[in-house]
Amino acid sequence: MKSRLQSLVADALAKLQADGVLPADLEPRIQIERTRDARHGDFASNVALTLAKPAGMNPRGLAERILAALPDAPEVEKVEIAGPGFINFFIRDAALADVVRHVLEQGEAFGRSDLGAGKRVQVEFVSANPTGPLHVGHGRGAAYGAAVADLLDAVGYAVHREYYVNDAGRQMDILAASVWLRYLELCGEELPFPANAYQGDYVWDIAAALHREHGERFRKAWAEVAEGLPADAPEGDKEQYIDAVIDKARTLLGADDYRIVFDTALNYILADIRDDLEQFGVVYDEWYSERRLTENGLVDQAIDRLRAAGHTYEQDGALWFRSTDFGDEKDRVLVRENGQTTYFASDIAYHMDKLERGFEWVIDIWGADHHGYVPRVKAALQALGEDVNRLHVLLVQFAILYRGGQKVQMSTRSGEFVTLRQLRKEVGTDAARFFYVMRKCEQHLDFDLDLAKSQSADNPVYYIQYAHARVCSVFRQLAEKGLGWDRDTGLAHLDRLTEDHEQALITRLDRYPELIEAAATQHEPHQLAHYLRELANDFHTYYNAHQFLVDDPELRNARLALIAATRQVIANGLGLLGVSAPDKM
RNA sequence: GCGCCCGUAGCUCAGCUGGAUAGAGCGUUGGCCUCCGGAGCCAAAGGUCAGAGGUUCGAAUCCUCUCGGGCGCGCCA
Repeated sequence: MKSRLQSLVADALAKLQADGVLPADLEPRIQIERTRDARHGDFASNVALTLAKPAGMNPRGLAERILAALPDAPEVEKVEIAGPGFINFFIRDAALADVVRHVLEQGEAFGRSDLGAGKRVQVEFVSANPTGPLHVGHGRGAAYGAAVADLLDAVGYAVHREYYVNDAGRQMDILAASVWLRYLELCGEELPFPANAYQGDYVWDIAAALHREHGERFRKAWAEVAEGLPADAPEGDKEQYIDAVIDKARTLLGADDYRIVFDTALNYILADIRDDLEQFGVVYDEWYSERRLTENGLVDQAIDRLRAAGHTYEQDGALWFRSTDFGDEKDRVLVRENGQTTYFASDIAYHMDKLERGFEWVIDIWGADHHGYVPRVKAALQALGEDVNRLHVLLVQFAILYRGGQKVQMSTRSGEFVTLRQLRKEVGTDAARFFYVMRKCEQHLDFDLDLAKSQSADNPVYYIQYAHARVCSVFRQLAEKGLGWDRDTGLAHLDRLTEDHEQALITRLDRYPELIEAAATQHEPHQLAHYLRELANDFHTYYNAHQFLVDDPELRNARLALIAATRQVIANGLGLLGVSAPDKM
């Protein structure tokens, strides 16, 4: 309806241009908005206000000329000029009610569009280091990323969901060393567990798996391992200590056996993460390995390209990228003094590869604590001659959990953090998925665990799901009365839906496609979450005000068509957020 | 110190990218089934849109400054 009105106004403006009322070179942007107040009609346009100046006319006068030039349209009941020069459109009820037919005909496809025209878009999200289970902080990135990806998919983009696996680097070595030491303990060695090693119980689990599969193959006497190690914290430096332990593991085990320990840990945790996310309704098209990036030579290639373009220099034995030339606040190291490439170098190579894989654009979803990282990545891409505007970085702020009105403390150090798995178990996937996307991503999220668990109207998830279940219940009731729903009769008499509550619900349904488009292109799933609450509210209000199962078959079937359409839209919307739409609760 | 994000009702947040009288939920107060699920509905009270300037027909929204809160500023990943 919106685009229909847009073209009507465009016709009118073209006519005025032809008549010389408006300058011919004007290219107006026609805004049609939904009105907030029913007295202003259904839609309003401010073109007369925005064009008044270039046209050299007063806004109301111009509005009258536009009105006169407006072509006739059957769905428009009347058009009015109001206030300073708004043009208000009143749409015929019957024309609005047509949305019910569209919803029922299109079913699950209602709200989907081909706006994206099949353009390829990549969404990379979560990408947590595989050094332990996902925690609740990752959960928000997972829920948000999945919703953004699903929304883009819904409006016609070919979405590629990707998880970047940091399977190289020091943190992974620390994990491998942690697992190996726990394994030695299982073999019967007594040893002090390093302060900087991973303390979580899952490390024991991996060590046990290693022991089951390989027996005592990797066992070394602790005395042998401990020989020549520096002091651990608190007397010594815990970083130096853990690095020394890693070196010991490498030399004592040899490269091949060390790799087995390392890969056992990596694969165990990756499998856990993958399973966790799948149960959270989040699935990926690709798990992209950082190690593979290095092995394929892409990191060296990226560095070479930067060097060849003259954007690097050597200092203090390291190779630096002059990122300050591209707006970064300081230059960054690519190759360390010890010859190892930095994480940043991998990331440049990764992003270069992303862009060169031919995506129309690439979306990174990062925790807000990484925001300082954005300028340097963009600097590198710019230096490589890539189009930086194809990279969109969305920063997700922290989620803070509350239980009983108190902040839930989390400390990764002790291994006593709240995992995503624990959260799912406590509040359920539906509530977790919904709560995570209720706020826009740059807003801090207060996650109220008690509220998420409560089965009451306070809880928006239940409120929305209840509306869906209630419609189902009405249809069950209908069957119990020995009646059926005659859809065609209903659709033929949509003009019987004249109550205010019905018109409100119809208008809400009509908004859904625009809303999906906005939520998708602006990467704001919270818009959908809010919409669904409002839709459920419209339905519950209608339910309380009117009886659906009335004697008059025309009215009854029309009302059933309306609530069936409502049920469909709720199901479609919840589906995009990864929330189920139950028939009963 | 520099950079990014945030500041709207007692609390948690929307506000359709500059539009008409700033809206929801919770909480508070008062109401509503002889009826399709009361896991629901209706009503009332509640505002210096952090503050000050500016841009214009028009600002919660855009620009500048100030104040308050969060996060980040490694040859870690």
